[in-house]
Amino acid sequence: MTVSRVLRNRGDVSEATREKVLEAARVLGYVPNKIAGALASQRVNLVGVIIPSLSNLVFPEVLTGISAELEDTGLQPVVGVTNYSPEKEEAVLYEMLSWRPSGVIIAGIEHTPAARAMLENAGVPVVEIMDVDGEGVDSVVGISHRRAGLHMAEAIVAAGYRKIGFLGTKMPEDHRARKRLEGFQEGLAASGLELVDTEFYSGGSALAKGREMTQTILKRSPDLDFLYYSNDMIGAGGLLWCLDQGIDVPGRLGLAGFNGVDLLDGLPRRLATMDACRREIGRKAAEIIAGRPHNGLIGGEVIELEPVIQLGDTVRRA
Amino acid sequence: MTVSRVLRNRGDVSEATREKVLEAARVLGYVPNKIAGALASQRVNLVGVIIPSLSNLVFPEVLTGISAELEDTGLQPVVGVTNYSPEKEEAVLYEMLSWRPSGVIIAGIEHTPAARAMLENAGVPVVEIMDVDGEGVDSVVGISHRRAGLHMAEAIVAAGYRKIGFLGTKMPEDHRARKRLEGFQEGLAASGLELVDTEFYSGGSALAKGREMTQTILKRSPDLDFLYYSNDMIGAGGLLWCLDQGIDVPGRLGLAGFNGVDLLDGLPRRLATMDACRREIGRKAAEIIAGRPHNGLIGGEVIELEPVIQLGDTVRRA
DNA sequence: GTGTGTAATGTTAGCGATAACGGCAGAGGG
DNA sequence: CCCTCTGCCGTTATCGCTAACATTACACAC
Repeated sequence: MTVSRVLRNRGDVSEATREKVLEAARVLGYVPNKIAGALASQRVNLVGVIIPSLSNLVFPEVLTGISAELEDTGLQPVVGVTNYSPEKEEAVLYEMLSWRPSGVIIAGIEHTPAARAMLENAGVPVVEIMDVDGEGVDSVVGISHRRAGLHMAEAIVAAGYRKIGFLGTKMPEDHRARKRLEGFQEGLAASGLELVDTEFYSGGSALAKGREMTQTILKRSPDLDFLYYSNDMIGAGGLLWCLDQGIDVPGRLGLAGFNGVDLLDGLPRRLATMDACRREIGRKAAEIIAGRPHNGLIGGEVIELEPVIQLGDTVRRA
Repeated sequence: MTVSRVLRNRGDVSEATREKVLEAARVLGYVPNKIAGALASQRVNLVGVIIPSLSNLVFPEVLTGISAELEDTGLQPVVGVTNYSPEKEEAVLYEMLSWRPSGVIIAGIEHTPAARAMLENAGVPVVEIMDVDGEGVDSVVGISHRRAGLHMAEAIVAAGYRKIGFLGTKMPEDHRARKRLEGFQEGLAASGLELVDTEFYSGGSALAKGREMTQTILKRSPDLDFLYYSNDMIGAGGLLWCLDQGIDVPGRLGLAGFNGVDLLDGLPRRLATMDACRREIGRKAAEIIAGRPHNGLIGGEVIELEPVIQLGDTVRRA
């Protein structure tokens, strides 16, 4: 018991005893068994984080935000990856909950009914991240992808573009990309416009795909004057291709992506984009989990971050 | 006990009882407590993975390999990030071991003495990854960064370049980058050459930094005819800058990076690079952990993967 | 000397599962 | 009819720790 007290810095132990305990622990190479500790104390210093992928730049960045915020709270993130599969998500969630984590951070607000039920009954704070368009289980931190798309459409139309194409991923389970597209179309519709052409891809290096798709769509619809990409990577590929071809960007053709990945600072032109507040989302989500018992938060917060349009060099200025 | 048997598919239970148990579990939303299970069975289905960073593209890729390989082994990776700090690594490792994972995968073979002691006494398979230049604790999976640097130097010299500069990160704790540089210098020395100039950076977007550094080093040493970058991202930045400047690549100036990130497929030219076998390293490491008790492996394997030089379009061909 | 308060340490009873074994019923062989 | 075997399910004792309470030691006031 005294050992337990020393190793947890809890309760009164004389300095002399404390020293002796630490010394002995060092000599023996003793590492306390958290499993037993957690079982006894009903406290687990783990936070489950469930994301669709690690290949998409965005999620490691969110993770970085989470890690940073959790840094000195004694909490530790445990990551699960779903590959955009709802069934996998359900399985991963079940697995995580069976470890009775102190909280769960999960990407998106679309889940299988079973997954949703688990989240509701988890008995710990749940934060759904990335997306606020819909009804969350507990807390939600993210941006409105619908409005992000809508605002981008407005900005593009305001800049005078009229024949607009969309290039994106062929992923029915990527609800956020879908919502951006819907919002975008809504934004166009408000000005009496609609998408002239679309092109979808799946798999492969995004940069290379961006090139290919851009070539394909422009060959099919040469009169397009703007291309909206569902992410910055394919947008960057498109931009590079256009520059190769000597296309006048943004005069003859405008381009925009989404995410605001700073990885791409340093391209010949700055691609128009919209910051998805990824790191900030991670931080805020972690903050909610970490602070919940102490700061009077009782759950159900919806924190909507406001993505900022950066027109960069690929949209005509007024 | 019968419930336990049903939920673990272990031992004999009649079909009728099994159905009843599953039904009841569903109705109650019962999620077994793995903490208690792990304590009782002394088995934990977690694998600790300790990496320096998530911002560096490379590590998410390794993680992807690990996840994929662990997919249907019932094992789950738990990620810890050290930010290249040996002390943080020690702390993260301690934290992980206190959960008694089934194995540990840790980047690098340089650790604090305490961390090394923990790894040696962990009593579970340990795989040190990325780097084979040195003495590992148990198993090691990686490439020789020293030889990677050396081979690149040989290839560059063979291509006829003579005035060679190096651009890299200012990170004393990035042992792999250091070893590549050392190997590179060794390779140059073998031909009686040495580095003409070097330039280091830290922080910021790698692409943009690559541009800056390239400009800086070429201004200072305009007669350089080759630039070796410590990673592909800054190399790509450098390449874009050179193209902007109308510099003849690879005629007047050759460029090479390291990692072989396929993210960059789609640049105007393919940067010369060397595949670091990231995903493969993840797979093999996970395979060792997953297979250990079953496949007769007893630990101590050293698996050295052979990175392949891809000369791309930024090194003169003979 | 006795009572009281405080600091330091010890005892006991779980936490929720599983390992290991025990018991019982019914089948089948002799 | 007895015995063994197998299939199924229950009992008991941990696993290594911590919460809660108990005890001891000692200082100090009266």
